[in-house]
Amino acid sequence: MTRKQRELFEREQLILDSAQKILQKEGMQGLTMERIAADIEYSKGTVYNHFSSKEEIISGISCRCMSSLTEMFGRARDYSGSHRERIAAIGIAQSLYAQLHPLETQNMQIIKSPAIREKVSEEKQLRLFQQEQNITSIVLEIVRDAINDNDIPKDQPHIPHSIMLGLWTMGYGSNLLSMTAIPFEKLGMQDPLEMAWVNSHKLLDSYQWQPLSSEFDIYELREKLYKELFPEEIKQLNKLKIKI
Amino acid sequence: MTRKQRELFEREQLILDSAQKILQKEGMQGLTMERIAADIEYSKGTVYNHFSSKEEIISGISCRCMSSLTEMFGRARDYSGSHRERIAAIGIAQSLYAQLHPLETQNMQIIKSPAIREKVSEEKQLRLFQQEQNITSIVLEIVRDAINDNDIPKDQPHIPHSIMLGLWTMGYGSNLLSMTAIPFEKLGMQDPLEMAWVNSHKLLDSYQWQPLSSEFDIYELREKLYKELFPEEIKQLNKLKIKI
DNA sequence: CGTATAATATGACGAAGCGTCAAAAAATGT
DNA sequence: ACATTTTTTGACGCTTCGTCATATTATACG
Repeated sequence: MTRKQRELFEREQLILDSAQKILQKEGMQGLTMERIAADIEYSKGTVYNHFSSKEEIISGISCRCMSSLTEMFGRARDYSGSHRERIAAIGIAQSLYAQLHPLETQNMQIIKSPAIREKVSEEKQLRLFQQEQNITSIVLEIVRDAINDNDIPKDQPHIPHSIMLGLWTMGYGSNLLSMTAIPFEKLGMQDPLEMAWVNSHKLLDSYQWQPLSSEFDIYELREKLYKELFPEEIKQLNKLKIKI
Repeated sequence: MTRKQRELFEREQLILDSAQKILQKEGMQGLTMERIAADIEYSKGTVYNHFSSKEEIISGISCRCMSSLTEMFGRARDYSGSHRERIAAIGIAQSLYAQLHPLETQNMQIIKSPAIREKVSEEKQLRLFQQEQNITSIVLEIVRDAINDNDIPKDQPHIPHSIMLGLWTMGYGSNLLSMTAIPFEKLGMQDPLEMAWVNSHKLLDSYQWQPLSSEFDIYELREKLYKELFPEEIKQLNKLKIKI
């Protein structure tokens, strides 16, 4: 049974690889079941044996993406610096991922909408839910560590969920806004991603998460975290920027 | 000529009304050109004479929605309270609108994505851009007033755009997250919209926007603004909640 | 008023994608 | 070698999109 299952799993990955490649090259509307079938040199029916709709494929891709995002978040969690540095690293991970994989980031957004999700099988939905939980639990872990070590005063209500949601919504909103067709420069604004870095720290300051940003240079910190935690990602990002 | 133009304009509105109605009842996938044509009792070709694609219709709806959002923002701007109260009212407007018109809010998000926007005519894109500008300029106006009246210290960089973007991204992210299929309660969290209210004030506090939230009760303020600025919306929202 | 011309509306049509399913092919068991 | 199960295939029906030649209606003018 194991070989069968392995073969099945491998082709599933093959399909997702192909789908991601097509998505990369030709965008969402270029992604069709027949296009995938042609690419992996199987027939459409075979693809449908694995994924019963386009939505399921998107969900599959998103699940893998959330895994790699989780891996990056894990690096942040395991960082040996202060808790404030660790939570900052989460923000950086989120932003880097969005820059490196804009389409996949959009997918992860799309798959969250009820209209799409209701077309996805129970089993795949459960997987997505677990991935979401993994991600949030890493963030919560850091916040809790900070509270336990008295980096955040305990007298405030709702913590740690409110901090987590604050960072999440701001990061999420920034990622999405920065991918839109809105010409921020024309409107006299900086890139939302850049602003998110500043505003996240403002938010953390407001929760009195020590050390406050007045006590260090947030840009120096960013450079440090780039170098120590995400050197590969930065390299890729530079390549990508040169291409464009 | 004016009568012709008026007729044209009126039918355009008729189409958009119908599209919005269908969207309300049957969701995005129920919205087809033929469905609209049947509804307004014209043929498909006629609909295409007005809007050359579904995307253009979504864009048209979004444009009107942004108008009504602008109107609500305008009420916030014209409020006679402190600048901090006025900016808080903006947040309430944004959140109320999202709750009253979830589908339309999603549309306004969808229309921001480049893939969709490139299918929209230059002319309509310009309109969207102007609407976006209207909205942001209201927020900026309030921030500038606050700076001029020394409610916000002037020693910080990037202001007022960074405040505006901070609130925007957080509100935007919360709205979107709250509409997803993510079961926040299961994850032990409150509704993102509720958290956005708290976190927005945290952010404003961090910019030292006077009076700080420690000097007043943000929930009392919310009730006050509900009553004084958005009574109609609250009434509708209650109706909507009873229905569900 | 009638006719010519312009403007507008129509729905049949081809193209493309989705998802299904009976039949063919391959794999497995005996 | 043959029977049975599993997997693969691509033709098919269905839906929607967007187009366009034709039909209809409105407008201008003698």
